[in-house]
Amino acid sequence: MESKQTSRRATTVIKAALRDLRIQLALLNHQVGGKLALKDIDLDCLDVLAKHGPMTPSALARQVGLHPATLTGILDRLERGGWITRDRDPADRRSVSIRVLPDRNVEVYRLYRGMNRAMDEICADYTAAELELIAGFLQRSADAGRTSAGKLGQDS
Amino acid sequence: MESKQTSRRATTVIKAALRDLRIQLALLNHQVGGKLALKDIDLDCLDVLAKHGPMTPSALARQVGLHPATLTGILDRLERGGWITRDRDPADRRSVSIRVLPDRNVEVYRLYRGMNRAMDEICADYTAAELELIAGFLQRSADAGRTSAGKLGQDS
DNA sequence: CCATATATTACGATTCCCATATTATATGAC
DNA sequence: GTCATATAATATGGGAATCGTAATATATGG
Repeated sequence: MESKQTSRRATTVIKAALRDLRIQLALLNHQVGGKLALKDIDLDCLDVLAKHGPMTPSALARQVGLHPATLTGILDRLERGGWITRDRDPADRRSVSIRVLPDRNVEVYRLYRGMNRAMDEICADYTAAELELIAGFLQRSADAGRTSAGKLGQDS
Repeated sequence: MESKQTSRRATTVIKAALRDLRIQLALLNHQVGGKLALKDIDLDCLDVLAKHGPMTPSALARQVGLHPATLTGILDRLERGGWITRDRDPADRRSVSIRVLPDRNVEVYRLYRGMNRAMDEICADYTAAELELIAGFLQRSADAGRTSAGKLGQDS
């Protein structure tokens, strides 16, 4: 029974690969942002908004771990660039709903096209069952990241 | 033969999970940095240095997609905080070697401990063969990210 | 030895981030 | 209904970060 040791080794490799992946995706994000005159955090916000749908500045600030006042500046920048709109909620006129505008987002998509195709090629080498296994692993990892980040963000 | 369609669906899920994972890892990084009075990019630099070993400012600037002058400010900050040292290369006295100091890096490790354990738990649910499959996928994805980012960074 | 190239850093202008204060609106007690 | 309090977002100002350009130090080739 040496698969125990194999598992341990593979787990170590996975963690290292995950660290590398984080860096590479962050760098890719940075390069994409550079082409669009956007800061890294701007694209993060757009990504969260795209995934989550319209949300308020406070909620978004919590999601990305920033001070609300900081987000005001970011939203000003995104609004000026035509990336988002800010609409007051009629039900609670203190509240604002941030919505992503579709037009400019095709530019982001185009810049990510290279990575998108590379991922298609990688995935083509796996069976459907394997892909589902990987998908599950990635979702669980993302959730683990969410939980860990949440705990750290709690105090302060 | 409907596994074709299953594959297509799983690939889409993988891409979405990867986007989510990127955001969560970026946020985790941000929270860790907050505890240590470090900027996001500072931890990125430390990570690259830890992985790659000692390197010059120019090389590191290329790795993280920053202007060399920007890196000077980052290195000043890291040096002031006792995270790194800068040593002149005796062979080429224009060149500088950046080295990570081990002492403070245990603090980073401690802050990542929660995520580390969560990953152990996740990995415990897979066989050795499955873990190796996942490890390979992650490495290939990281490489794809590196290639894509490199292409975007080329022009400009 | 000199001209050119390279590695890093200094400097200055612009922009960003965030703590605090401010404005507008909602909610609950009475 | 009125007032006190709480909440959402933003304005403001100070300190810090980023980056283009210039400066400094060193290397290399003729």
